[in-house]
Amino acid sequence: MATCIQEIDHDLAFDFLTEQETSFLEKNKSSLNYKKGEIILKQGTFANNILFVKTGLCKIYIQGLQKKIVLTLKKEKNFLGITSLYYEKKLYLYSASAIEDCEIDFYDKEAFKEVMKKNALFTNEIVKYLNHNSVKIYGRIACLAEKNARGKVADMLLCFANNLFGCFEFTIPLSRMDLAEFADLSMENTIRILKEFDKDGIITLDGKKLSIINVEALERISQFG
Amino acid sequence: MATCIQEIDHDLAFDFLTEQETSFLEKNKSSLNYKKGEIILKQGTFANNILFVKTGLCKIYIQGLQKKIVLTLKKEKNFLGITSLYYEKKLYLYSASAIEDCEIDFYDKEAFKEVMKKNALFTNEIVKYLNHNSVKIYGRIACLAEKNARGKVADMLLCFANNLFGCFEFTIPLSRMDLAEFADLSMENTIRILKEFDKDGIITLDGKKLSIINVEALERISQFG
DNA sequence: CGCGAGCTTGACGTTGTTCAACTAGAGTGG
DNA sequence: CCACTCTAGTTGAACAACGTCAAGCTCGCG
Repeated sequence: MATCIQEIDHDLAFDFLTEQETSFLEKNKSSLNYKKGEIILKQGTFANNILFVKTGLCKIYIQGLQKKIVLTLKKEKNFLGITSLYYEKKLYLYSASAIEDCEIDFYDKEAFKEVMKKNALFTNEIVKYLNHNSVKIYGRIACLAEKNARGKVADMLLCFANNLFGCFEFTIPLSRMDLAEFADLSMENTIRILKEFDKDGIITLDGKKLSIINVEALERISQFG
Repeated sequence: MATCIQEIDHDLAFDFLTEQETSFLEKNKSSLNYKKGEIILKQGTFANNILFVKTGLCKIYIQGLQKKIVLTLKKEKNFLGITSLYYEKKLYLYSASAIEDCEIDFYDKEAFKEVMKKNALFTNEIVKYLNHNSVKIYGRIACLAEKNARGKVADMLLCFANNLFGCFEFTIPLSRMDLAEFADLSMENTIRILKEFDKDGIITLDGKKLSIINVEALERISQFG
């Protein structure tokens, strides 16, 4: 149930466009580069664009009254801000920042909508995307509401391994504070649990270099604490 | 931020259908009645239908490994199961049960999809629905992740008042256990907090009869615990 | 009258947060 | 090259919030 990161390519939607529609969207597009740490999208600002992550990795989060809640991490070939397409208040519902350098396409929202109103197959792909999003979100809620601290940390590590790197040895792209936010825990507790996993021989952790030694144990902990 | 219940009418989508499409969907529809407490949809079963709540009130929840997480309550004129439209596994992602007697329309999924592929305006309305859903879900996550027990209970009561009844005096349609599930708390704690609100003169509660006396206080508690 | 389900209350234990002190490494200026 | 400062990471101890357990209550119903 490591269900926190978008792992499906959504550029497929563009294949359903006619040449004319493609060039229409191209005309209403601008591309921007973001450095690690920069804010791409700020929750509460006017939603004038649909964003598409061309390359890089970014963090999607909602800024609550007292704390930040990380919804998901998004890899390349994913949309951003589609949720604001028809939302009456016309504001972005979440913030996004670059975890690694990102290349982002900004589509004009009205142009995007116009294409959607004419091309049902394209719109269908957007529906698919939104559905996929919902699936992830449901998993995320279950994770936040149900798991204890050990479970959350284990789940997060598995998520990195399975969805982000595709292997069990990698360099964590986040600070300890970011990890804590992602797991929805205090930083101190997150660190303690990581050390514990290390001591128990489930992982080895040296700074940001992580190796998962015992996947089965992690999966067990993720499920049952 | 009482953000837990669907309050928008979504039957509008049907207005965008042609006569032919309407009768096509009618032919692929069946209506069923559910008594209070009955299960309408079971998470993990094959998703062959798109459901539409014609009348009544129902509870949407995901069954985690150890506990039940209530996503939202849905009133009449809301879709159910749309999230499973294009989900590769073709299973319902959540369960639904009737809180009050319900009348539900079951549309054949493939017929529904067929119409969606042809009618971009109809599909657009579905996108709106999905977006509205996402907005609610984000609010729900923020609520679960950020609020303390008192805040959760306060938020729940405000949610009933604002989104469900439209007034500050009503009969709660749920058992204490259901309330606890909805607030994501233990039943004992939920009861204790309700009593506390009563004692402090913020509400009066007699069995299931509730009056909200001090809305401002509740809102403050909902935000800051 | 007795039974059972739903509800309520108190005592207690666990989990995770908070606070405060301390360490290590990176960057800066003398 | 060495203080210095600043930030990120780490550790321990005290504390608060919730959940769990167990007992008792209430009310409707047979």
